[in-house]
Amino acid sequence: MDWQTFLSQAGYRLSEPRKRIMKLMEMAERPLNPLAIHRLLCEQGVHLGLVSVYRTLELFFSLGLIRQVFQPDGLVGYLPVSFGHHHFIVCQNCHRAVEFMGSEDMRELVARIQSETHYLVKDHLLQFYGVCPECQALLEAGEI
Amino acid sequence: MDWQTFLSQAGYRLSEPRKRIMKLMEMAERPLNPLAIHRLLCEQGVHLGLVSVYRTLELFFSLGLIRQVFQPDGLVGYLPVSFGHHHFIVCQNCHRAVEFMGSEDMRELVARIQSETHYLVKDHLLQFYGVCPECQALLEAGEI
DNA sequence: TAACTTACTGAAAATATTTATCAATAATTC
DNA sequence: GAATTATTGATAAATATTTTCAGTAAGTTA
Repeated sequence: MDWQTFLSQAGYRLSEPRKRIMKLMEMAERPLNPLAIHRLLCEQGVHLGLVSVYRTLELFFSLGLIRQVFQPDGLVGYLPVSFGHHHFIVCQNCHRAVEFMGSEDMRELVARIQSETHYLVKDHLLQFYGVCPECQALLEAGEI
Repeated sequence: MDWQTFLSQAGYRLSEPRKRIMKLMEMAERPLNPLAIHRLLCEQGVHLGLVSVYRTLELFFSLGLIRQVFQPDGLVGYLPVSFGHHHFIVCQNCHRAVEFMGSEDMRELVARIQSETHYLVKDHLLQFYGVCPECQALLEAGEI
C-alpha cells in the first residue's frame, strides 16, 4: 500500500502540502529536517508555511511513514520508509541514505542482551554509516 | 583510563563544572539533554551557567567520553560511555539506560549490506529499547 | 605558596528552532 | 455543486542554542 492510500484510510486528507513534502523527501534521498524541507521547497518556488512542515512531519512520523535518521554528528533528519524496511545506511560524505533489510539473526544478540542486562527487549535502532558508491568514486579520483 | 585522566592528557582542564556535569550524568543512569542537566544541577543547589552545560557536552561528545542516546520518541540525550562499550538499551518506561557489549557477529550483516547497497561500511549505531527489570516488576504488580 | 598564564566560565544578548492560536482555506462527502 | 470540517498559513509566543567578552580559576613555574 502506498503512503497516500494509507493516509486516506487512516482518515487524513491528502493535501497539497503533504504531497509536496513527501515527494521532496523521496527525491532528496537523504535525511532532511523541517528547516531544510522548508528552504528547499521555497527554492523550488513552492511557498509553504514552516509550521505546516513541522505538523506534517509529526503526522508522518506518528504514522510510521517516515523515520528519523541520525547523522554521526548528531543531527537528526527524516526519510520515508518502505514497508518491511526499517534500517538505513548513511553516507558520511554526502549524507545520501539507502534502506537495507533488517537482519533475521538479531535473535541471538537479543537473547544475550536480555540475559546480560535483564531488560526485556522490545525494539531496536540499527543504522550504518559509510561511504556511498558515488563518494567512493570521488575519493578514488582524489576529488574529495 | 578514567575520563578525568583522559581529559587532562588531552590538554583540557578538570574544572568544577565539568566534574559536576559528568558526575550528574553518571548518577542519572538515563540520557540527559543540556536543559535537563542544567535544571537538575540547579535543584541540587549547584548554580552553573546553561552555556557551560552546552559547551561541556560538546567537548565531552567530541572526545567520545559521552554518547548520544536516542529515545523512541525522537528525543536525544547524552550518557557517559565506558571503554569498549558503545551500545545502550533504553527502558521505554523510565528511560534508564545500560550499556551492553557490541556484537562480534556484525561481520556477516556488514558483508551483506556492503554487497546489497555497495556502500563501504565504516561504523554503526545500534540501540535497543525495552523494559528494565524495575519497570517489569512494576508492570507485573499492575502499578503502571 | 605566591605569581603567572591562559583555558574556562558566566551573563547578557543575539539567533535559531519549535509550539500555540485562530481565522481563512481547501479536501472530502453527499 | 454545496456543506462539513480537517488542514493550512500568519502571527505571536515560547524554547532552545550560539555568540561575545570581561572576569575567574585551573594548572604551571618559580
